[in-house]
Amino acid sequence: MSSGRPFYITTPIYYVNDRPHVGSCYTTIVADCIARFMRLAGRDVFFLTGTDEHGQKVEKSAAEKGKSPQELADENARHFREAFEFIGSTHDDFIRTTEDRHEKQVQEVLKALIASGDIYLGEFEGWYDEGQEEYVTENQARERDYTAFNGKPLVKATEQNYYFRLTKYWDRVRKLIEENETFVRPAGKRSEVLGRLKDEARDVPVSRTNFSWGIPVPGDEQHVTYVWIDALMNYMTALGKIDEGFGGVGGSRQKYWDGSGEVVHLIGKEILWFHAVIWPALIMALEDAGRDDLKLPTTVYAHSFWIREGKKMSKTLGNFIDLETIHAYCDRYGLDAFRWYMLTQGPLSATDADFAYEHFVEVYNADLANGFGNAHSRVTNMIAKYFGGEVPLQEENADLGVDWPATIAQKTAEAVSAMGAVDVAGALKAGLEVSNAVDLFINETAPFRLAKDEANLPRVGTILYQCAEALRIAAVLMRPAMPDAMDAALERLGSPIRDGQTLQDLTRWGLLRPGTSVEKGDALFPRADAKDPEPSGVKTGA
RNA sequence: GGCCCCGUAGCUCAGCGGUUAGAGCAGACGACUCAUAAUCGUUUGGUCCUCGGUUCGAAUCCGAGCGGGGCUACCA
Repeated sequence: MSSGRPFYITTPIYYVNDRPHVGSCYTTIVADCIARFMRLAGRDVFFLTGTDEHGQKVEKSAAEKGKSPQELADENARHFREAFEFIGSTHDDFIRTTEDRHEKQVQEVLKALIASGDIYLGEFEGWYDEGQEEYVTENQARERDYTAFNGKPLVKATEQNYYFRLTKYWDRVRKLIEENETFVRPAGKRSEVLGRLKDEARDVPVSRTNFSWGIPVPGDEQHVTYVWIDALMNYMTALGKIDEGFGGVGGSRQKYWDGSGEVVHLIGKEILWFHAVIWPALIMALEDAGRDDLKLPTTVYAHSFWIREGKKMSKTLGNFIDLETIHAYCDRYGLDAFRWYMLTQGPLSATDADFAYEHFVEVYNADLANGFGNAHSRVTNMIAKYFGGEVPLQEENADLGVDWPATIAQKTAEAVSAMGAVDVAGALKAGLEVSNAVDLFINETAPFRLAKDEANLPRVGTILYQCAEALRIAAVLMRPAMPDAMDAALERLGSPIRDGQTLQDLTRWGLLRPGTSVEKGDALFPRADAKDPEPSGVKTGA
C-alpha cells in the first residue's frame, strides 16, 4: 500500500485473565497515535496488538467459572477487541497466543533452541505455596515471612523445568544496551535495566508441569511453555518470521522486520525486564541456532502508569479507571478529547501520571475548547460573515508579519522529530502551537475591525486565508491523536484528507484553494465546566 | 537488605556550575469584541526539602539528614 520505509510498532499482548482498563487502553492509544502519524508521514506501517491467553491463572479461573480455558479466553479476547475498536485503534492485526499460527511457530522455536542447547532440562527449586498451588519468588517469600497464603509455612519444592540459557547472553545483552542509548527507553528505565545487569546472571525457566494450559514442549509434552517464550514470540509469529508456512500471509509481512525499517515495542514498565533482556537474548539464541535472518528490535519503550487523583489504582480502593469510566468520559467529552488527554498528559516518561478529573477539564478547556476549537470557530465564522462562507483570495505580496510557510515548516519538522523520538505529547504540541499562533495573529491584525470598512476587504481576505490555511495544517498535525474531530474540522474547512495524501503534501502552505466553501457548524469541543460532577460509569454487570 | 530516581511558583514540570531561576495551567489587572464568558497583553507568586562542605560563584557538584517513589528477574 505504502512504498515508504517499513515501521513496525507493537503493544504488549494483554493477559485475558484481566479486563481491559486505562492501562491497556493507554498503551494501545499511544501505539495507535504513533502508527497513524507514521502512516501519514509516508511510512509503511504495521501495527500489532493482541492477547496472551495461556497460563495457570486462565486455567484456574476458567475452571472456577465452569468453562474451558479456551472459552474464557475467547470471551475475554473479545472484550479487548471491542475495547480497542471503541478507542479507535487502527491495528493491522490482533494476534492471540492460542491461534494455530502462533503455537506452531513457538514450537519451532522450542525445537530449534532445544537442539542448539540453549533450552535445556534442569531442576527448579523454589518456595512453594501448597494451598495456592504456586511458587512464590524469593522476594515475595521473604516479605511474607515464608508463610503461605493460608498461614502455613512455605515449603521448598523442586521440579523439572526447561530453562533458557540466559546466562550465555547476559553480557551480550548488557553490551547491546550500553552501546545503544535508544534500545531501552526512556533513559531512566535504561539505567534501571543496566543496574540489574550488573547482578549475577541466571537462567530462566520456560516450562511448567503443574498445569497444562499452554503450548506443549515438542518431544516432552507434559511440559508446557508460557510467558517468556510464548508471549514474547508473538511479535514475530504475527509476521510469519519464524515460519511463513504458519504465518499464512504469503511473505507480505517479512519486510516489517528485516532490518530495513524500525521495530518499536511499546510496553508498560512492569514487563520491561522481559522485553529489554530476555527478548533480545532469545533472538540472539535463535541467531546462534542458525536463524540469522532474525533481527533485534530497534527500541523497547517502557511507559509508566496512570495513577488516580494522586493515589495508586488498586482493587482494594476500587479506584480503577475501568471501561465504564472511559465510556462515561467519552460520552461527555468525546473519544477524541479522551485520547488527547491520554496522549498529552500520559506517563510516557519514567514517572507516573495522575488521571484527575479537574486536570482533565483544565486540559480539555485550555487546549481544545478555548484553544483549537475556538480558533476554528472564530475563523470559520468570519469567513461566513465577511465572505459568504467561501475561502477568500490573498492579496499579492501581503506581508502581515507572520511568515506562515516558515512557521509551518518548523512546527511540522518539530512534530516529525518528536514523534520519531516517541515524544507523542511534544509532537502534538507542535500542532496546537500552530492554532495558538492563529489566535495571536487574529488579535494583532484585527480583521474584524478592518471589516467595518469595505475598502479593507482584500486585506481581511488575506488575513482570513492565512488563518484558515494555518488551521487546516494544525488539524492535520493533530489528527493522529483526534482523528474524528480533526476530520470534522478539515471537512468544515472544505479540505478533507484524501487517500494517499501524506504529511508532506498536506502541510504544504497554499494547498487551500480560494473559493472553497467553509462551514462553521456547532462547537467542535463545547466548553467543559469543572463544577459538573465527574463522569462515572454505570457497571453493566455483564 | 541491595541498586536507583525524585523533592524548584497554588498545580504539572523544565533548568543540572556562571548575568535579576523559567514554561504551561490556575489567580489578578488591562486590551479587544470575530469567537465556545472564548482571545491577546501585562502581572502576582519561589528560604530552588534541611543542614554542612567544595568553589571567585551552587537549584546545579560532594556529604549527612528528612520526605516521596521505582526496580529487586522464574507472576501472567
